[in-house]
Amino acid sequence: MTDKKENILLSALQLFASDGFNATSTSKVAKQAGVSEGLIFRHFENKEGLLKAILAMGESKIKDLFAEIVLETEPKLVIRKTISLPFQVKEEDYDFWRLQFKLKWELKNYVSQKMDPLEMALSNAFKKLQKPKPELESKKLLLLVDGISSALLKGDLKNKEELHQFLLNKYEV
Amino acid sequence: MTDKKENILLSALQLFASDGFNATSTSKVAKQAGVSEGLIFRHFENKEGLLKAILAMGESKIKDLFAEIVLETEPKLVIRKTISLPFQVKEEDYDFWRLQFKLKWELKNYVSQKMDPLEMALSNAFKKLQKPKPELESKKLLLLVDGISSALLKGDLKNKEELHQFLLNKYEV
Amino acid sequence: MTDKKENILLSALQLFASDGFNATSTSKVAKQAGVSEGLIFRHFENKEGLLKAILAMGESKIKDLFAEIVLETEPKLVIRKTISLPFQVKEEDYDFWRLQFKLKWELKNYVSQKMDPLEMALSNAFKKLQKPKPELESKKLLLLVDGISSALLKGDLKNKEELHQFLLNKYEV
Amino acid sequence: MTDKKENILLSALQLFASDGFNATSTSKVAKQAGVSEGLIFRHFENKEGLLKAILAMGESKIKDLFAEIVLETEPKLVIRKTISLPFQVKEEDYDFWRLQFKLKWELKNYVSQKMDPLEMALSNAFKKLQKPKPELESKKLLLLVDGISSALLKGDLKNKEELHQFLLNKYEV
DNA sequence: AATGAATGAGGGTTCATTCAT
DNA sequence: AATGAATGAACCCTCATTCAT
Repeated sequence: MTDKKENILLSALQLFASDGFNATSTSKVAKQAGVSEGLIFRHFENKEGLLKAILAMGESKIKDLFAEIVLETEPKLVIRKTISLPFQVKEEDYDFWRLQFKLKWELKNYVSQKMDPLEMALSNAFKKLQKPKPELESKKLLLLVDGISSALLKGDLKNKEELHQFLLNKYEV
Repeated sequence: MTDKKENILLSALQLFASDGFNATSTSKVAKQAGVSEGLIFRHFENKEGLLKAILAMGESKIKDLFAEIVLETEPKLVIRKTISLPFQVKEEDYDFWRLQFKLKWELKNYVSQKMDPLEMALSNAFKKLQKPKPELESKKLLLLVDGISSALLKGDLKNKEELHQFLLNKYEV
Repeated sequence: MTDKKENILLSALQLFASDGFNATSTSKVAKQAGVSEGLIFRHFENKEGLLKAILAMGESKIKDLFAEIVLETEPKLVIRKTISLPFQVKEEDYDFWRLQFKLKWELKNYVSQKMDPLEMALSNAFKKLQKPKPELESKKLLLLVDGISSALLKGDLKNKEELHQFLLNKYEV
Repeated sequence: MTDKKENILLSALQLFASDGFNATSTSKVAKQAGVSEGLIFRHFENKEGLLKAILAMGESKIKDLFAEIVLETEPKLVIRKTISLPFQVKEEDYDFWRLQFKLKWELKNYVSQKMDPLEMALSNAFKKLQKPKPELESKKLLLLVDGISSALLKGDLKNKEELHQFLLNKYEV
């Protein structure tokens, strides 16, 4: 991958994440990447191709993150890791995650089944811990984590760490 | 308010809610409303004015909904009503709420402090019920409700009613 | 003539004179006149009709001014009055005259033969005073007067009165 | 400079000069230049940028013309050259000059101090020739030249050459 | 691999004008 | 006489994309 191609990807990620996919023009991306507009199309065919490339770039990041949880056998740890998920996102990864959440609202046909394995793992963990209605318990936690992530990425969440501890205590994990 | 003006408002609400504000052209709105494009600008000055008119239209809806909770004195009822919030949204109001959530991600400077009074009321309720850390408890519930609302509006939530009951039981309200 | 009709005429005169005919929209005129846009068309049929009405309104002003010179028999007085022409325009008439000059540049088919009788009168005056080439002398003076008028109306002319006296002396009138 | 870019400039000059800046649409310019409308904006950013490019193109023309006079040391020649100024404009430059004069009336904030050095040079020349009130004499000549130029560019001036000679004789230059 | 010129479709907005009331 | 709703064409400008070099 050439330098210029990477520049395009990084600039696009940042702009898509902050302004949204539709509101970001290819010319803006080219300008910020210090590259001719045509080059974007040579490398990625079209604007959507650029988006897909960005998402693909992060796929592994997501997979690693989820694998870490799904492959965990100790049920308490599964829950603890799920809760900690949004609180451990690194600053440098914010753009990527903000883009993910933005896209869920922006693109009509953006369906994400990425969470499914996580839901099953969680469900299983709650079952092992003898919790009644483990599926609903799992669903509930994931919805909470989603709410937290959203707030975090939008910058709406103060006293982040306090909340993190509070939740770990609540779930006794 | 003339018929055509109302047509514009309704069409715009629907399109903004389904495609997003930026991705919806005024010409699309006009076409769906069966109206000349210019009329939009006669009535609402510009595209943003149209958006504001839509939001204003729903302001009262939001206020009523929140007042119902904030003015409640029985703490258990405060919590119960908060939980029930997303589950009671009527089908016909989905567009409006989907738009609200979309805008939080789409518009850079869309800040909503509408939830603040709700957070205080909830916090108070938990305090009255002797819950430790009532502020965090309140925050947590609101984040969960936000996660639920998002999923609901995006059509990602099956077994809606089951979850509703589960939560009411959990919180013993 | 109703008040509203007159309001339209005066507002249009002012706006056409300051911004130009093309750059002044009928909506701007209506707004400044405190009148509905439709009324303009009821009274003047179309935008050009409005312009013509304004010009007609001033026709008499022009005729009076020129008659004063053309009917003068004393040659020296003819010249003196011609020279004084631009210097005697009243502040309140500036808009009207500015409009006249603007239109000469703005409208393709604005031909004004209004000056012809003046040119003949001047020519005659110079002839009576035994000036060689009275037609050219007349032409020259009119071109000078035109240059002065332009500068005056554009606000480009300082020491107006000094120049006025200087010219009267020059021509010994 | 590509052919198309030059086409745009030339077409715009011609249209602006004949119809005025406001009355000339970018689509008209594009059509006449045989070019897509978007190209105008790629090359000149916006309509005003196009105008500025045209004016810049002629700046040197103006500077050369004025330098020729201002740098002249022989007073009689300064006057002669000033008088000849409008009479020597080449047919091919008419559009450019017509545009200059049009803009003085069309644009609100078009201030031109280009004439200032010329006024000083002329003033000096008249002083050297012992004329009384050289500043006013200079002012007068420039106003006359302006009147002549206007008439010439509007096509209002017959017997051009006769007038030219007449003036040179008058001023004995 | 990379540029920059070029395009056609569509963006939001303003315009002069019409018409029912 | 007067309004205000309504329109269709045109406005300037931006967009994603193509192509010769």
